Amino acid sequence: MGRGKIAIRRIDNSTSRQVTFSKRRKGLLKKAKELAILCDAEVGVVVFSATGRVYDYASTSMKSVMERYTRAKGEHHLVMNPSSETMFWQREATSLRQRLHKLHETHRQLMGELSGLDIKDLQNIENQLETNLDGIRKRKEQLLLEEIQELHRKGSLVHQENMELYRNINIMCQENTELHRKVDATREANDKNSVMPDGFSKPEEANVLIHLQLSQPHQQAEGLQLKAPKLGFQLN
Amino acid sequence: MGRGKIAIRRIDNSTSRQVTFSKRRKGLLKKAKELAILCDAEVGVVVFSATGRVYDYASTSMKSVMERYTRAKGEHHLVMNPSSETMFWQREATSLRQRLHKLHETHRQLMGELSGLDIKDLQNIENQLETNLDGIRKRKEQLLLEEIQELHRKGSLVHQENMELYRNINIMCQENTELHRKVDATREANDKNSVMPDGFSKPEEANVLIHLQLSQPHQQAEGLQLKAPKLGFQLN
DNA sequence: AACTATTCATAATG
DNA sequence: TCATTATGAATAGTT
Repeated sequence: MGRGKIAIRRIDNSTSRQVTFSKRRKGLLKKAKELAILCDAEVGVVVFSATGRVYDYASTSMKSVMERYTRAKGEHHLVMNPSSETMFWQREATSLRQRLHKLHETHRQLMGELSGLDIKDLQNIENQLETNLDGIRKRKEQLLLEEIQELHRKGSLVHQENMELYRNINIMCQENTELHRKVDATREANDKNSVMPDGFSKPEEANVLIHLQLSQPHQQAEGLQLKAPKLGFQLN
Repeated sequence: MGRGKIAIRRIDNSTSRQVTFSKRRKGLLKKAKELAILCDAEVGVVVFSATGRVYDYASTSMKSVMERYTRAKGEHHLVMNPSSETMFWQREATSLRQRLHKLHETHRQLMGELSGLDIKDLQNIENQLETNLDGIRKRKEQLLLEEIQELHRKGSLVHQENMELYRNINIMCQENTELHRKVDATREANDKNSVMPDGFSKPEEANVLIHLQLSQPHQQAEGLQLKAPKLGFQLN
């Protein structure tokens, strides 16, 4: 692949050998990188020039590549005497790596890596996703419904409390009215020409006010707070 | 350097990834070998497939390459005593286990395990799934549309071919008619009292047959086969 | 696994 | 070392 083909044997001319080394080394490392990326492979390349310089590429790290290689080739190389415990962990790592790889593959498909799948595959994934989506939506709906129920419950409590309060207020009013009557009766008995000092003191007007408030008792239920509405009365 | 260029990123299709891996791995090892020979270099290449199989090339020996590399880089973690070796693999296993666990968790969520997620989490997952589902459906639709287009294309080709054939048949008919007329003329000239031996020899009847066939020219288009219909005529 | 159209790597050259 | 270019090798897509 050049101006002419060359035989694969040591290039005699030193300069040309050097140039070729530089070009081909670059090409080799590029190809190694492409292989790793394209095919999801772990790749390591080490090149020593004739002069002793080192060039390398590792898709992960050279340490990882060399250790994995050593393990894969087992008895051939550096580690001559792996203890049974080491072997156990190596097997464990291998098994885990395989499971990880497999799960990764499946996961990628669900996450939208679709090319290379035919209609049937796509249909299966679509069904799976629809099922999952359905589950999600049901769960979401359930959570929302629960929240709504909870709100209703709290609102109802508040409403009941309100009712109780209004009942108490009415009782107070009646007591009040009764008391006013007694006071008036007492005053009339004591002083028949005295004047009322306060517009709200008449029993009829107090009753009107209470009924107006009772006509919209639900509004407060949205407020989520369980503390008793402060109506200016403390009943218990 | 193939039928089309490809982007350098993981090949999605598993089959084609495998094929490419096989081809490029071979190419890489060949290049490594050539570099070593041509330029008098020491070269080592290690490749792990995604499934964990090992492929390697070393111009001298992998042991030599790795030791030289380790020396050159001044890294000595490769020369491990058995206990640190064991610890390395333990760490490796732990790391892998963590990654596996995490991925598993994510995956489970997508697959419908929803407990412990709040509305916001659910909303996120729902959106993700919807996006994926959308992608799936688009892809499916595209495949179906492509199939339909292909069918249309083939149908159209067959139809055109049919039209051509019908045109030719008509030409033949006219020729036939012409010939019959000549034959009749000749016969009448030779023997004014002879009888017609064949029901289809009359030009008018031949024309009727042709028109009947022309009335349903589209039926054949569904057959997908491009071979010319055998009508008993060879026109070219 | 074979084929082939294309792209890519690189030998030769300046 | 860098740039250019003609050439053959590698390989992507297809069968």
